[in-house]
Amino acid sequence: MTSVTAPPDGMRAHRPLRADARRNVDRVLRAAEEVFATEGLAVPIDEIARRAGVGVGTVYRHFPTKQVLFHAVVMVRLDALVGRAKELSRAADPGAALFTFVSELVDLAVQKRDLTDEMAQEGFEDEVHAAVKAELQSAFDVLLHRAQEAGEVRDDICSADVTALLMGTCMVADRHAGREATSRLVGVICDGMRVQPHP
Amino acid sequence: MTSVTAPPDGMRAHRPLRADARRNVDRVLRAAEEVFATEGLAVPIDEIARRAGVGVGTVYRHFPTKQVLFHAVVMVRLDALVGRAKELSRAADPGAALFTFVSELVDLAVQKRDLTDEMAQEGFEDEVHAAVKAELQSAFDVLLHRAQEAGEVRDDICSADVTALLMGTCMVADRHAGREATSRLVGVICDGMRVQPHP
DNA sequence: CACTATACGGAACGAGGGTTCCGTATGTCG
DNA sequence: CGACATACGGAACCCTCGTTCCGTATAGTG
Repeated sequence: MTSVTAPPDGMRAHRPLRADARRNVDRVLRAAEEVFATEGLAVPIDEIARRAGVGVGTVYRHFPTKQVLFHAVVMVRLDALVGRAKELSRAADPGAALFTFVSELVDLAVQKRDLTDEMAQEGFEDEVHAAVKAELQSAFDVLLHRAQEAGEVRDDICSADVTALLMGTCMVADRHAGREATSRLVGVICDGMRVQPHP
Repeated sequence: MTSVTAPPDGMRAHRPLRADARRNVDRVLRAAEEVFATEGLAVPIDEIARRAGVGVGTVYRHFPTKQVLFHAVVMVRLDALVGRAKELSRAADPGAALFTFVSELVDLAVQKRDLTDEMAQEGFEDEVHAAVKAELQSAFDVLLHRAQEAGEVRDDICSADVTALLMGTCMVADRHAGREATSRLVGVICDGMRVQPHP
């Protein structure tokens, strides 16, 4: 039954959330942000609810699925990365710009494990999510192409290759604790991407 | 109760398996080999039993744990790798030897997913297993050190670094179908490991 | 062929984790 | 202050998967 004053069926705008609800959404997001960062997607929803000081039911009221909550958290990070990539694609030295981005990405992924899980994940895309990933992809493409045109990166690799190398490094980076070790790995990969002296 | 002819308690040698048992051990191993290769450790035991044409109980009679079965399968592959590493460590060109090994390892890991899962796994070691891994580790160390002494590989990386890079590549290689793409990845990593022109 | 130690199959159990349900509590509005 | 829509908590449900148990079947032996 629809009340006489209700907006047209199926497209009524949500009325503002009740105060406690708004507070809880916030708590859940905060907790999820923290926990996904340190544990990755593997953390149980119950743990997030517990840390948020909230019941599981409440989490599910606001985020219909674990994936949705996860995406909500990761999206923020992806957006920041898109921004950074665009910023760097205006830098003077295209080679350095690419390598900087790569290095920062890996560092970030070590601190925010969810990023790695996100990269590893295939499918599961709603429109918004797919859009952000596409945007990141193309911002990254620009970075790579500029570096290649500047003759700083070999031409025989595509952005999927670099993405794959990065994914691999991220997956491995957190287990092999140590900022030093990780930066050595990134160093090897970046050097490998440079134009080689005698092919 | 021990029979009068039984060997001393607690260390009696198993008498030969019944014919059907021997046949089933074999079937299980074959099925596990196949399935672990294509699906990795993630495959359920039930699936292995089904493919072997056997009940789960039978699998567990011969392999007390999924891990044990997994190790039984992977050990064969690790042994082969140890052999190959030792063989290559006698090769004329130490750089080429290392790169050949790396490339073959990744190729193998793409075809036998269990290898990647094995590398990623930490702990879970019985003695035999730990011994084989240590042997592989040290055979690989030799390969790396020889390449470094020959001035073909940079000195500022250790075998843990290389192992990590390989793990990452293996983890990523099977998703990004394509022998070509994979060999490009390996190419980048190997080039990155070479002594760099102007550090 | 009969007898028994071995082995077999697969139902059942337990743990982990995502999702749902519903009785209760509480913000909001008249 | 009531009334009621909205929200809450967390027990319960379901599904997957490793592992165990036990009644039944059969290889090996005299």
